[in-house]
Amino acid sequence: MERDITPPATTLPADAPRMSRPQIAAAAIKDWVVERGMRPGDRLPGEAELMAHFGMAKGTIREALRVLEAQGLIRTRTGPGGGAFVNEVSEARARALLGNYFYFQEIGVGDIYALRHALEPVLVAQLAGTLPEERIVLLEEVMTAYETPPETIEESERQRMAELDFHALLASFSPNPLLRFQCRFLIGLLKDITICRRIYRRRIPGFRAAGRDYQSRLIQALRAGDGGAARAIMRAHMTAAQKIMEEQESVVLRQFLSETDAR
Amino acid sequence: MERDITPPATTLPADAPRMSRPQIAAAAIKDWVVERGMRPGDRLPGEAELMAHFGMAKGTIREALRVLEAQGLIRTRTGPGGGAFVNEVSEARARALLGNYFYFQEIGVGDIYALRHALEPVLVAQLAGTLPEERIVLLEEVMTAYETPPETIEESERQRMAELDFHALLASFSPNPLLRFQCRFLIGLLKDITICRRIYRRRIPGFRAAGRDYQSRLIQALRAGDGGAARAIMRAHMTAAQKIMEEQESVVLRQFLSETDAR
DNA sequence: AGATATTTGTTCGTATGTATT
DNA sequence: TAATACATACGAACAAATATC
Repeated sequence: MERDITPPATTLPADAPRMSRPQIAAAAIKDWVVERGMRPGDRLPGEAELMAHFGMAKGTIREALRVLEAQGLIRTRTGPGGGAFVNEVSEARARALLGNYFYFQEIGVGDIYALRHALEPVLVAQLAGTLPEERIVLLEEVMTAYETPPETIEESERQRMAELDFHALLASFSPNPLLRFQCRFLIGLLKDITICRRIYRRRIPGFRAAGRDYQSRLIQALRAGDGGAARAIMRAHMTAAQKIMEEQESVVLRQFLSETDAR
Repeated sequence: MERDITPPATTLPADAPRMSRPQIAAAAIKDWVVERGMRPGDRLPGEAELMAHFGMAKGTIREALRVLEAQGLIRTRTGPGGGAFVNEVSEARARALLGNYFYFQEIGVGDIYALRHALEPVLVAQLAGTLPEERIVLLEEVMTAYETPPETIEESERQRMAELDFHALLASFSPNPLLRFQCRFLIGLLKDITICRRIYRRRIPGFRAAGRDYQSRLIQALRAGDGGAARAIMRAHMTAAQKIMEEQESVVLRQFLSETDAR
């Protein structure tokens, strides 16, 4: 079967009215690779060949290769048999690249939870009854990280991170690459956002116990293959979590503002 | 208020065990920018200064700048007062970069619609009653593109693209950056995927009329501020569209396979 | 309009590092 | 160990773009 997606343009439409030579070279090399239907691991021509083929100097070609490398599309190795190789973009790199975009956007906790609330119930509904036992065991192992109440603030933060890991692991089991990536990206965002970090350091009575309770019931539903129940459990959990996070967001925000005002 | 998100790491964890000098420089420059809280439009030191600061040759520094440029984080201009400037990553670039990741994933029409089905009803529910009249008019203008039945296959394809534009425009009105981006990304994917292109060339009786009908009712609900109705309408439409697309996918796929078998 | 200064863009030649054989 | 093949890095020179006077 041929490729699913048409060559994703390196050349951005209105973004780049006049491209520099390295950009032209990067686009040309990319097209060249796509045309040939090259797959991850395949070797590109060496620098010398590329120089000859495109009529550009070494420096220009090297800059072009760096562009492709930054996008995660190739990797390079030195030495004999070395060179540039087609590379499958890793999930981690895709997350980092997309994170750069949202770095400049104003996103609140509510924005993230709006998507989690819409997506994660669908995720677990699809997953119910399809997970092999060893994967469910993996989930249960993550849960042991917050079996007992946290002693310190650091412990509390660690437990909250582990709770996010539970959801990330769950998402990684989805056969839908889009759903998988999107859920994991949102969770990654929660881990990175400073205001969430502050929230995770706060003590919220009953939160941990409630979290464990719903996760146990979720796993039970997943084992039983009851998609409807799994969806309902996740939906309820997301509603509750969203409410708490938004409350805490305003508390922390007020706290933060009064701190800075005092200064 | 300080930045929302912690410095997105250029340095990828396990991805890059030994970094090259340009990568080191790129990461250092990025950190330098983040530390200073520089905003889009701010100017970075010139190549000469960077060379001196990092003790690297011009070519190396330039490769580092290309890396940042490829990620959409800076843009450069020549001439006096020129140089590298912090750049807000554009939505188009973010879409292209993320598209590279999914280029290597096996995604089907069903995967995309699973997410659209989960997200777009939420989108319109949030939008209901908040859209100024001029934006609703914009939506209606897009709808004129498929007022009349298509005469040719090209016309049919154009109309289907316009119908996707309707949804993309709708999504662009969301105040939630994540929801906005995600919906628009999914729609962009539908436009790019070859199998969808094939489907869009096919004649599906009643599809256009049904689409227009639901869109009219949707706009009515949006004007009335009836979020529940808007959500229900969108949900029904997504269910129907998903069903049709998946049916057509299997038809087109069979067709394609028999064609290639014959060869 | 044109000259000039500033800054990035591109090239070439050479030397070094690194992994394979 | 040595030879080889490749990327990596440096430095100097020149070209092109663009703002300012």
